[in-house]
Amino acid sequence: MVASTATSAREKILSTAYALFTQRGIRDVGVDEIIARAGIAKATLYRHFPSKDDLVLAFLQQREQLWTFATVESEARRRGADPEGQLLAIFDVFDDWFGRDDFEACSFINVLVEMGRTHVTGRASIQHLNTIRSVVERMAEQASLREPAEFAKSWHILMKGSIISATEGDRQAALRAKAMARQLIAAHRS
Amino acid sequence: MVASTATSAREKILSTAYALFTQRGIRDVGVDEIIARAGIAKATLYRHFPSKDDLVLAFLQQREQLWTFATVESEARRRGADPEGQLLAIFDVFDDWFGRDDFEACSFINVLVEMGRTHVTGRASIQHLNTIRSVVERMAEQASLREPAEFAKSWHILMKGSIISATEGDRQAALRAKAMARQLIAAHRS
DNA sequence: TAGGTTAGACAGACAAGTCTTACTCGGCCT
DNA sequence: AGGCCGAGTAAGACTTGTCTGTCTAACCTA
Repeated sequence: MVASTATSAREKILSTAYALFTQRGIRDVGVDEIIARAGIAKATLYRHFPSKDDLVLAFLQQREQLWTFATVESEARRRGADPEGQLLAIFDVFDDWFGRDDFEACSFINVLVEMGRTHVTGRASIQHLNTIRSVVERMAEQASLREPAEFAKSWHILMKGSIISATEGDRQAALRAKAMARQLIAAHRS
Repeated sequence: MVASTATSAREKILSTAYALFTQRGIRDVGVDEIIARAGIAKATLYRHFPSKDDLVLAFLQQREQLWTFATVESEARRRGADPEGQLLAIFDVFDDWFGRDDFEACSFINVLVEMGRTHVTGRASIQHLNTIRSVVERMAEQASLREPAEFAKSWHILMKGSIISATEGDRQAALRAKAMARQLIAAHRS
């Protein structure tokens, strides 16, 4: 079947790019390495993704699905007993994540910093970071916190700051952020 | 005089590299662009800096002098009335900084993310970030706060998180971080 | 048969770093 | 005092390697 072959080629490319881009960034990974690892031809890659930028944009969307939604949000909601506990559980998820030896930091921050905020992929990264913030905002609403939008912006500062600290090597960054997060929740209770 | 000519050539290279690297990052700026803007010959650059990496390392040290020490620390100490006020004034300095239209974010974070934590320049960036943390730690000691080392690590999370938020476009990130910083100080008072 | 696929050559741009040639100029020697 | 030497410099060609993206030609397979 044509459709399934095409789909599986596209998925091979995307999953290979996902692994390489998350670990080593965008500029350090060339399309030649992607096609070699994916076992596909260069023409096939350029058939599915007209340019490397398009592949990066698809990668960022994949990252949003697998990381933002399927990992951070889902896991935090599962682990927390109540809405406030679900918010705090974000940093428990982070704590596990920071402890992994293949910890690769936040691809959205990475791409934003690497490509710049005016580049098409940098702008997309800002949108995906906004998605994370809006996930937090929704959880804050469910916890009946005051000013959920402002709360989410402050909360997001803790998330991003702890990720950078973890990249530097601070294995306890998530717990530190969680302690500050507790105070932030207290300050936003009705 | 030979020495002064050499010094001025080195300074021309470094100040040009400083302007370009802070604004556009490392990988996006080639040595050809640096020599063109500095008005010096390629051989002169490679006489003073054996490789581009060496130039980047010198740039990071320059950044530490001009930004970490001469801007953030000095300004915060000048603006704050007492040690606690000096700590909080860091975020006032950040607030001014985030408002500048040539805001270029933290070069140490940028280089760390761009080059990776195992690269020689990435490792140097981690050291320079540690310097910032130790500046905060010293100020926390002067403010007689409990556990100044732990305090500084948490404080640094707020600094780095607010910088990323400012990069995304949140102009009030510094004030948001300052509010959380106030709570952190309160939690660390004796 | 037609459309997707593979393998790989190729173009064009750009990177870091080396090297050659000519120039400038302070300090030293005769 | 005048001429020369050597170090630093300018300008830019050049090497080597990388990158993205295009293109050709043969090859499945529905």
